[in-house]
Amino acid sequence: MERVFQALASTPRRKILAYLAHAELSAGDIAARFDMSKPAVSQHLSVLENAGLITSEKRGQFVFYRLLPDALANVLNGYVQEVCPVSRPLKAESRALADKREDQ
Amino acid sequence: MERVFQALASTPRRKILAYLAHAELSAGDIAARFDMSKPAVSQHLSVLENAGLITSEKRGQFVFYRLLPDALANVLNGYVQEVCPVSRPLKAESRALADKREDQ
DNA sequence: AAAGAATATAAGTAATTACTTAAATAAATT
DNA sequence: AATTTATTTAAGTAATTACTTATATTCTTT
Repeated sequence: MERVFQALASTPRRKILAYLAHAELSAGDIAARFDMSKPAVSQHLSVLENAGLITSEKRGQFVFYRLLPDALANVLNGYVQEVCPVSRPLKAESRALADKREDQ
Repeated sequence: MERVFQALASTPRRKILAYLAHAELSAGDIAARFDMSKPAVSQHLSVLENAGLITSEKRGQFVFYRLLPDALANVLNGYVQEVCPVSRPLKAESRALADKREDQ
């Protein structure tokens, strides 16, 4: 959890996650969307990967990154439910909804 | 949002939020639970307050802090729904649940 | 009014983080 | 086999963050 929150505490990294929400992208595709060097983006990617939020796969010359959406949802939902009393009663019900959806 | 995620990227600050989930506490009560100086805890408290996650009220000699649970829930839920495709279909329904609950 | 208690602010330092450019590695192309 | 392309690793630096102790402020008690 520590690593997830640390990973999320950066605007460029949250932006990377938003890009990956819609599509798998190569390291270069991602770097092209930022006004910073490729090594800097590469470091952000490894922070996100070490936090378990994304995963990478090398195909030929490219390294493709994609989101691991469950990791993000689990940590954030889990945390908000632990800390916000109001959200606790919703926990069981929202999990039921999610489980139902996964079956489909 | 920037400030919220930055505030959450610290174990002592997440611990403070957890303490405040159960009760309102004075700055001293909180500081007593940590192995660090009172000014250090005071700074963590102001980071949390600037992020809009907690609020403070001076009563006599003491300053009491309490959680603003909606701020946390809104930012984290909002973010997870934006980034995690799977969670999107749940958005409307979970909001409906939350609204219903607020009416009570 | 003086002393004590609770808290915050100020100032300084150590540790961490976010970049940079340069060099290394690995795959594709000529 | 040499060159180009995609990416990462390495090394260094600037900026930020997380503490510390000392001082200031505000309230309470004597």
